[in-house]
Amino acid sequence: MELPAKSKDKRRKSKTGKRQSEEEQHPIDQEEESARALLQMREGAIHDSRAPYYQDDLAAPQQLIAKSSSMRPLELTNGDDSVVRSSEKPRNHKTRRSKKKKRSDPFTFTGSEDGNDESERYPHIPSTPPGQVLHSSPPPYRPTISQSAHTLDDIPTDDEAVASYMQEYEKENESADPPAAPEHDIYEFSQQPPDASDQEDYGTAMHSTYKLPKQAYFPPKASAKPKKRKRGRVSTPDEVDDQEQPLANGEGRHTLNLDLGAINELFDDDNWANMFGACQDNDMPIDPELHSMSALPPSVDLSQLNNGDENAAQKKKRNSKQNGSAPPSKRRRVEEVSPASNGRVPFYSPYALDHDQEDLQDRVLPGFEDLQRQTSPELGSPFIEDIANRGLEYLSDRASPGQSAQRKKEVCASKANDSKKLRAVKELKSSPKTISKNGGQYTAAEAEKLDKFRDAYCDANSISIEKFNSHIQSTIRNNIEVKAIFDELHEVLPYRPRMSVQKFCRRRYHNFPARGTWTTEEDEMLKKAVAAKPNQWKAIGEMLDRMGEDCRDRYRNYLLNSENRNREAWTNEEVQSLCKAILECRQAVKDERRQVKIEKYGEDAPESDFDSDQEAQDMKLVNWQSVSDHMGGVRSRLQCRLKWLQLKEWEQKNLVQSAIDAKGFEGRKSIKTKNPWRMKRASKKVANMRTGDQYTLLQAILDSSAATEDNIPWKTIGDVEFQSTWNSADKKAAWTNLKLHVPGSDSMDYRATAKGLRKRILANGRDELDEKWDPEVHGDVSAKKPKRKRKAKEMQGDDEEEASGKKKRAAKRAKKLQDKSESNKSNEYVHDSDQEEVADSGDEPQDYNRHTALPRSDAAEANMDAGVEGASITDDNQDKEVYADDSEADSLFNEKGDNDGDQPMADRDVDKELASRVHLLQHA
DNA sequence: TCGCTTGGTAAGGGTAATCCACAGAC
DNA sequence: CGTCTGTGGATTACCCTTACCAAGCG
Repeated sequence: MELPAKSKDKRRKSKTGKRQSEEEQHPIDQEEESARALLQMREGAIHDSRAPYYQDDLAAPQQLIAKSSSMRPLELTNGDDSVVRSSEKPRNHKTRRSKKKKRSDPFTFTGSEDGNDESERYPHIPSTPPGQVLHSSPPPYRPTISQSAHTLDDIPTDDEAVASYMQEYEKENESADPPAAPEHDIYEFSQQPPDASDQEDYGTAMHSTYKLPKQAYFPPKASAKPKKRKRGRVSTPDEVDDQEQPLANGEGRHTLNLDLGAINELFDDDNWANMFGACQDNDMPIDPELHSMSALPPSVDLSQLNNGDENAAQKKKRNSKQNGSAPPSKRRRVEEVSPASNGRVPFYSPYALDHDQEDLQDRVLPGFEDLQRQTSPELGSPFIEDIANRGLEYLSDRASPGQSAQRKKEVCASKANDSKKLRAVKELKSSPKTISKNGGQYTAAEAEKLDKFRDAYCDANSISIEKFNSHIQSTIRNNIEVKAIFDELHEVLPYRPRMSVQKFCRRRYHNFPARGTWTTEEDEMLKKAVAAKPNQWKAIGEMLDRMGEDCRDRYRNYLLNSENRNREAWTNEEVQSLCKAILECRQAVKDERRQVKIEKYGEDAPESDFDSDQEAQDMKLVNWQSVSDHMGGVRSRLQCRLKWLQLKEWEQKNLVQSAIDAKGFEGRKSIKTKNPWRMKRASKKVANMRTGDQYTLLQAILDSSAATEDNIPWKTIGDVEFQSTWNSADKKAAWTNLKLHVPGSDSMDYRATAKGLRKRILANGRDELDEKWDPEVHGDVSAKKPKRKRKAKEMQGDDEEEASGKKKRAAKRAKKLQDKSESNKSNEYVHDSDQEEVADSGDEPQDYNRHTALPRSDAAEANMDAGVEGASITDDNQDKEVYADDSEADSLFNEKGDNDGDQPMADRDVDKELASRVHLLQHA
């Protein structure tokens, strides 16, 4: 399997806010989509007979519903009770809704107004025609404020515009709470909440070894009265009912209804590569959307396939989105909540002196920080610095109140001048860093603002930074001073949620002696602390004098299951396990929801629930820690998540590649480029490999369990001693040489080849398994050059000055011919470079190739055939085991490998073989 | 007393920085 | 053929938001 290398740019791009934004704006379940696509691919390529099964899945047959209607299938748990069940946690027994609001309308691909068109994610795939809706659910509510779509051009450049701009936002903010998006969670907003008995039973009824995410839609906790909604508009019963409407014509169905049998069947085949290879089949019987994604149109612009650039329209849309984040209602905040202004603060506020409202406008100019991130190298650093500096001007203004007005005029003028630059910025590729509507990563400028406030505050109140930090870390409620500090801090970044600022400051301003790298001792202490106070991260942090959050992260990302953690390349089995766990996790979510609905509506719960958008969105909620747990902890949550993203990307690239292949794209790069000289050098070196080394290599290759030959971790296979003798190139070259014994090995599974070779070694060179290259005895296999020089010097005699290069070459050729002759006599095959080594290495045994069971020596095969060594092998139990494991390899190997013929290599055309080998090496 | 707001804490999802191995260029 | 350097995968440390709950306030 040749998996396309991931573009770093694209990877980085995908890792940034863009991806987050895309996923939120395109809540189509990408994982679900990928899983389905993988399923489809396998079905199409391998298990065609399962097509009807898929149809059944899509149709959500009644029997499946009936099956799901029971408690969580026990077969999902595998009897593993060690995993923490979220349903056992009382605190989670409430409805969640926050993320659901953000993920709206997962299946509408109409070219979203927020700029996250599907074509942005898949530039090679045309957008769904406008208006084409692939589902029957109502379109999502889009708050008015998010429709503002302010672009950089919208940012005012003079005072009046600023005032107007802010008034506009104040107006929006002052309006009644915007109607909430139609909530999908019918339990929270239903006029008839589940009765208490249902809820009481819930805790024990919901059992899943998957720790569901918080957004896993637990039913409401038992309560005497329905939970009152805090903010926003309560969905009306009609709206709720709308969510329950069945999908028309089955369109928009994207849930994957798999039972475990299907999952197991899905991953029965260990040839993962076929799964991806099948991506090239454009005739997969998949639903319209997936089908459209898999079929590349003839007019695809290949130039777009390999770069992550967005077209201008997309950039514009995204810029609009970035600048459309809700600005604050600054004046109101200042007037209403500033403790400094109402005299409640018993201490001095650095802002209380001179910050007027106009000044505040400068401070919080919406989107201003974004401008700093939307610069590019094309603009040059001066502009960037200018923007960055201006972002902090309000502070300097405050320090010099007398100059404020003048400075402000200058600022406005500067802004006006910059408007042209801003337009230019808009056209350039913007940084993926954005501040989302709810905040996002804090910028350096924002941090600096807060730092300056801290410094000013400490100066004004004559307190130390440590004292300030202790105030920040204080969790005592109703501490007026602390509260006032946070009020002031919030005024520095009033467009950020107050709690967000508070949490950011708690992370930034602290007196903990250490953050960062953890020592082994600290890890041990952390383990003990966690054992003593599980899940009490604040207390644990106090014990270790570190931030509780850091302790939590260190534990979950590093220490948890560290004894089982595999940090090597993913094996085929692990990948299968990952996919299975993800699908099971989603199924668990679905079952959970189904059970909840049955509890509410009874067994007659509408089937349409399974088809709703919400259901599909739930499938996106994969708890990666649970996935990791179900893999036995051999991979961390981050490893699982990253691998899944990688698999999806590979899958997507394969789809692209298939289209490229279909068009005969000549520019396609060769599957693998080698460094010929490096491999040639390694090839020389591995000529000294003994039978034991070869056997070790083959065993190490098989032990690697790499999914494909390309995935073999050449550097790390073998034990330490083996690695010290043979580097990665050596091992790869040796493997390439060994494969030459198996005609047609290029089209075979590498494992079958390796097993066949291993068997042949056992049969042919069993007594030589202990023979390994010992650098101390045989010399350094790689240190040949000095010897060669020494020999050449000796050959030339004392009169070095007369030894011309011509004579040297002649002597070398003569020696070479002589060696070749000797080599032929010994019936051993050695290519020219090998002969060179042999000839030059006086301390090496001249018959070293006789120590290899697989020197491409047909004579050896002849010996084996004659029963010289192979006869007694079958008596060995160990070998029986090997043979039992290798039955398939045997058949493949013997069928092809035995056709080498019995003619000794000495009688063959060595040059021809050499040329063939070089060709193979260079094109391997 | 009650409804609402605010704030603390844990949990979950996510990413930038960094390391490391590999491979191509010179 | 040794060295430099770019690239991509994987890990680590850190970040931010959300959910839940409890205290406080009017």
